[in-house]
Amino acid sequence: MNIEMQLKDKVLEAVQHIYSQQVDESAIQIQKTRKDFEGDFTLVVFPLLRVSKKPPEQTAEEIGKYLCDNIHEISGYNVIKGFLNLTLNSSFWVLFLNNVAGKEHYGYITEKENPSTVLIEYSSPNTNKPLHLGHIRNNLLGYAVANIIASQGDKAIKVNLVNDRGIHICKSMLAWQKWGNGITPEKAGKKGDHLVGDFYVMFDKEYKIQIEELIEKGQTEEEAKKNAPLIIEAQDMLRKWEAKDSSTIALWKEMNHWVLRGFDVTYKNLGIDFDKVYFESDTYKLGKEIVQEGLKKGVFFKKDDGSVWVDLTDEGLDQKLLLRADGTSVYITQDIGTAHQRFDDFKANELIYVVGNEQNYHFQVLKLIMQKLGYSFSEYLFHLSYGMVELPEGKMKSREGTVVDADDLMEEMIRTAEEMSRELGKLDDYGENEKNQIIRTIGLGALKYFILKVDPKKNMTFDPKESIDFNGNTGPFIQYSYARIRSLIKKAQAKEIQIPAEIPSVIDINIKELQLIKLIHTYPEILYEASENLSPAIVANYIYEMAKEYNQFYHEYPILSEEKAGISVFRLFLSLQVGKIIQSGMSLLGIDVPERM
RNA sequence: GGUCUCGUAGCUCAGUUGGAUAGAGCAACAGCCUUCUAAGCUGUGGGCCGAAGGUUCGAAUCCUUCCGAGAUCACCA
Repeated sequence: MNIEMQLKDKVLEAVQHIYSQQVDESAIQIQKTRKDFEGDFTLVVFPLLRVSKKPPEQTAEEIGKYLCDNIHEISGYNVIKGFLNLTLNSSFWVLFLNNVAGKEHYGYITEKENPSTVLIEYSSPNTNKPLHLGHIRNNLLGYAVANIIASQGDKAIKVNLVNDRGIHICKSMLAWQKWGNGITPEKAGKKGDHLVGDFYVMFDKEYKIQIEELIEKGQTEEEAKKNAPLIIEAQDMLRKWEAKDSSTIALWKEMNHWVLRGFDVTYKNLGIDFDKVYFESDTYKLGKEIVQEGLKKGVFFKKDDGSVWVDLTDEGLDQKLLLRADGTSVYITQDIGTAHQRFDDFKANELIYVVGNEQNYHFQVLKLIMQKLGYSFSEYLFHLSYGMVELPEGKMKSREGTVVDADDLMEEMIRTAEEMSRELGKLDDYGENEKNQIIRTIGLGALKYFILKVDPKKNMTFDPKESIDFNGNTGPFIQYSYARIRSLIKKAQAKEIQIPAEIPSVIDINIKELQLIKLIHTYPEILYEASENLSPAIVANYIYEMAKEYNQFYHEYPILSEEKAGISVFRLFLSLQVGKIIQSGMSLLGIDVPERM
């Protein structure tokens, strides 16, 4: 039982004892004492005035005295207005710290009684162009959320659903056929996803020209968009694909293969992975049967032309098409199918979709449909809806060439890390291998942290010109703090100082040390909260606070050079724990920490 | 118009089921390296928490209205 629960219990007891009355547990609010006040935990007594029928100060005083007399961990208390601040004795904190040191994965729940299986779908790229900054946010979020969920004892399964079919894919294929002259990634010396992306852009450019021409000849824009020869050819190609025309399929396979190989490189560089990859070319027909069943049950209805719809006007939404008149499926049909399949395949308890907030409506509809169909799992579908990454001048637009490419960005970050290291003379006497390793860690750390520290649901701005900071609330700052700790530990080892598995409980803890220990104390709550809210940002901000606090401590107190051996060892011991948590938290975020930098 | 998000310092962001005097970083200015990594630390300035009401002992947080920004409402995915 943790100390907060223990305090709660005792307060209940105190109220019973002093005022001879029961109160609901929810009336007992124990929180961490704010930094500007003396104490470790604070009881807010306002909700208890109802039973005490006394002024706040007096109530706090009475309860404080009772607690102090009855809990040996409490060494003192003070009352300010309606706040009862309790101070715990140092041996409690030392004991706690020893406990942390003994655990391999402090903060994790390693054995959960009824672990859930949670499926996390993320990334979900189209195979017609390379990944960009928006995908980076998606990938980092999906990966980190999966880690965080797993840390809380549930089983997290990462899946990717690759959108490898459809008209947009045909556009790239058609352009390559027309203007590619048989070029391949090898011949072009280019990553396959970038090469295919070039053809997609090429298509769009030519298509625009054709539209302009048709408009000049007197067609409306709408007509022109439909009648441009290129789009007609692309649609024709899609029909051939669906009819399994062998040469179309062969080209499709080849170009998809190029793109997927390119994605693999990007994923690897980003440091993310999947347990299972689905392809839409395999799944796009799923869901039709379910829709038919729904039609029989009267959940959906058929229009005169034979198309199937769901009416969501009672829910404040519109009608939504589920099957075309020709019986082919649309996007949502497929999602109905895959959701069902996944709950089946994996015996999943929850399904989380990491998808941008532009698709909020889609997922709202999906969930409602599943509900209407009577699937009990409908309430376990979650849309982790993340905000757009915007540039200072607004949204990224491929037409205007303002898309920030994922590969370019990573490369750029690493290069910046390299420049800064050189300017600071940090890595001058490092070997080439280690140096490259470190600048990679730092560059990617800066990028990942920059994105993950922001609350997922919020839109965020990314300014490529200002680039990403390496000072302040950043990945490198945290990595640096970690490297400092590691450096201390290594120096201690060199001096043959043993850091024990436990430290004696009689020790004076100074204010900074206590601050750090208290932060360590909250780590499990932080992970729980991050998991509940599907928010890596909570972990990121916590780790930052920890690093900041540690740097202050480091600056203010000698550690290795502390004369009293006992204190020196204690500080090393504390540093070691802080380092472990930084490492642990960062790894949940998918960010590496260097041994030195 | 319907539905849904968001609005906190010049900029980028924290602020956990409502709690004490709203916090960081960047940018600006002023300090700190003969001592464990200065990618660090300390200090200064900077706020009608979009606005107004309401609920409450107590509101950046909850409710209502309004203002502002964005997304979405496709036989695209």
